[in-house]
Amino acid sequence: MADTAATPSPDQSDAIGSAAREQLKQFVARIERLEEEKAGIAADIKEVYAEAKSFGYDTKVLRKVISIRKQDRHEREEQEALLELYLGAVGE
Amino acid sequence: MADTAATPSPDQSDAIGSAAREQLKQFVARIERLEEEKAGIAADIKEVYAEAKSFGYDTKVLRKVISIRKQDRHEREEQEALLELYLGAVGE
Amino acid sequence: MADTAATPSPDQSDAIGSAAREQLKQFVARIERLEEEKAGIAADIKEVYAEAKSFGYDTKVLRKVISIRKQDRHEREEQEALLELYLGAVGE
Amino acid sequence: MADTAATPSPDQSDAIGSAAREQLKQFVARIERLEEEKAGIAADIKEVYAEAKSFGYDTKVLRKVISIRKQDRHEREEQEALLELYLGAVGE
DNA sequence: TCGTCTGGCTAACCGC
DNA sequence: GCGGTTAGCCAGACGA
Repeated sequence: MADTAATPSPDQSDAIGSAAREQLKQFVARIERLEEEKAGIAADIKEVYAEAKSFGYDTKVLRKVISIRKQDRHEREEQEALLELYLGAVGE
Repeated sequence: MADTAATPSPDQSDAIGSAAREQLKQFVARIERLEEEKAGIAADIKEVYAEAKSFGYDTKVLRKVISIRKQDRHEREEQEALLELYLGAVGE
Repeated sequence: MADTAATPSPDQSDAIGSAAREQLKQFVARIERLEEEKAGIAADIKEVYAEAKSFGYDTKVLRKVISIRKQDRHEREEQEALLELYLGAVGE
Repeated sequence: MADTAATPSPDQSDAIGSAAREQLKQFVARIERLEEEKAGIAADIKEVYAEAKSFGYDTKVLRKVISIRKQDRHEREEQEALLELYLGAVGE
């Protein structure tokens, strides 16, 4: 057992120090908080699609539109990055 | 065809009215906004993992912990749902 | 069209050799056979639910029970996996 | 074990009789057995795809082939059903 | 950097 | 016909 004499750690395997455990808990809490937010937003998105559907739009098509626009954006960014590269190459 | 005479629609197939197009654009904008937020949060999460890693934590284990805790929560919810079902089944 | 005169391949594009085609057919046959079995079992399951229903059980509840038990099993496995991870992390 | 002497329903909510509980357990067992088989076959299918892949086949295409053939079969069956219908209508 | 693999999303199935 | 559920697909993250 790693835990000797005076350590107060009352329970749990004390393979790691209590400070470390506290820190770990902090990390877990932060991540879970963010995951929760992310899930909330995902739910919002779902809602918007549902609303669009209730207005008679085909969600499948709508999703496709979003996806294509995202791809376009991505391409644009890549092209800009490429441009940067060129400019950098020339500049040096 | 809905599009008659005096409509100004300058380009694009006018299979749908301009009001509808406007509405559609609104939906697209809302969704893209939310997607952006979601992506931002995902990036934050990634950062937290990176930070934890820099403190010497094994991200694989950390991810597993998060995952199991999520499952636990989910399971709790399911059990409550089951209880509801039972009560409902008995009540009727 | 690639298929000219003297080739033995009687029809089809011969982009792939006949041996390969034979092999491919074998794979397709094996998969379809298994899919058939799977569908059969799915049908059996459906039947069991129907039978249970005819005995007055609420299939929705029954499904939930099955689902929760599955999750329990899964969770057990995950916890063991986590333990393994911990042990591995400590051992190194 | 909790089941002692004279109490007929020793534990659990006795909202339902022990005979019913026994029967319910049977249903659960049968379903779980079948689900297990199904999962086994699903695993087999996965293996076949993996094997095909190791022979250089594109699993995505292969899946598409399987899917199209299934649709064809389905259509055929529908047409036959339609034919039956016609024949029946004429016969009467 | 590439291959592997898990997690999220999409599409089909089933029951209501 | 719709909503819920489940299997399949895919992209993103980790390890070699």
